[in-house]
Amino acid sequence: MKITYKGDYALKTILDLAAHFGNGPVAINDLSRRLDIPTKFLEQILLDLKRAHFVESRRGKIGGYCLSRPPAQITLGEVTRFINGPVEPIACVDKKYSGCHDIGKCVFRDVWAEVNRSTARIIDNVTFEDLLKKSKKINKAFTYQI
Amino acid sequence: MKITYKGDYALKTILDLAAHFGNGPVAINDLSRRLDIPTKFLEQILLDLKRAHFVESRRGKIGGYCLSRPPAQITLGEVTRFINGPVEPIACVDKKYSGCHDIGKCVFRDVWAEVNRSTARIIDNVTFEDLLKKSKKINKAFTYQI
DNA sequence: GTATACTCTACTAATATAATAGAGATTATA
DNA sequence: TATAATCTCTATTATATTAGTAGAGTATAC
Ligand code: FES
Ligand code: FES
Repeated sequence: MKITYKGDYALKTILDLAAHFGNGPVAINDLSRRLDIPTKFLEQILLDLKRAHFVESRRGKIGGYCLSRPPAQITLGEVTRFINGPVEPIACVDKKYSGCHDIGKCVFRDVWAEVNRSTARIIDNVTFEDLLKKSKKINKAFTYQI
Repeated sequence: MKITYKGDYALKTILDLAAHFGNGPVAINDLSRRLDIPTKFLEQILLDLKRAHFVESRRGKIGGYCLSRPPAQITLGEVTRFINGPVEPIACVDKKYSGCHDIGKCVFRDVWAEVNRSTARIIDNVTFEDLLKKSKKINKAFTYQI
């Protein structure tokens, strides 16, 4: 698994929308400014996320984006896979891969499959509600420090 | 972690050299043919592996490559990291990453760090002796089937 | 001295990544 | 209804990475 800028941006965006869940749409410009993501790049990412039904949009004056589902029903794994593709380190874990003559005799495949499982176990069990709670806790701690 | 063709080839090459450990050098051409790796590409990979002291070489008529250390002392993790870089899914786990304003408040970083640890736990505990044993067992099983 | 095999540097084609550009469509509201 | 705000869509671009290829050079056994 490799998280690209696009993937990183998508996750931060979903988290921000999670924080505003239930409070009406959030404009791309607000997200872009708050998260420090190039506006035009974020536009594309949000369109992708919309096509995958992670978010919904509204056009016009009070337009913007909001989550399609409550934060508790969106996992880190889902979003990551959607933007950055499969979690496994090499394609042969899932499907055929021309790299190996005889996939049945390959001793590496099992190891990669184990990496796949162990990664999936982590990222598929973190919801955006979990992340939101954690985020609130951290920000509270910072407030107390000041 | 993402295993490229180069990484995949390197691992297969080390495994083949492990199988011939103690029996003198193996020529690039033999490796190339047996493992179905483009010869000139393999040349480069072997030079890389030599510079990292995974393998040693011998030139001339009975030249070729052999492992610098016994298979039990080379892990899958070492070779993978050398060819395909760090295991973590995003650079910020290790060092600074411009993606996040405030790395101290980032809620994703811990998750990526956990993915890093869990992956490392797997690949750093597999040696090429382990892989070799497994390979021999599989080939035996195939022989019995026939 | 020559065949065999490793060594080294440079080049290339294809793909992915991280944007940027600009015209178009929708909607609240004055 | 005009218009400002906002999302929508298609292209284009610069850079980096990947997966090779090419070819001249060096060492060694016989
Ligand atoms: S089948 Fe995937 S590395 Fe061998
Ligand atoms: S610090 Fe790495 S994703 Fe936030």
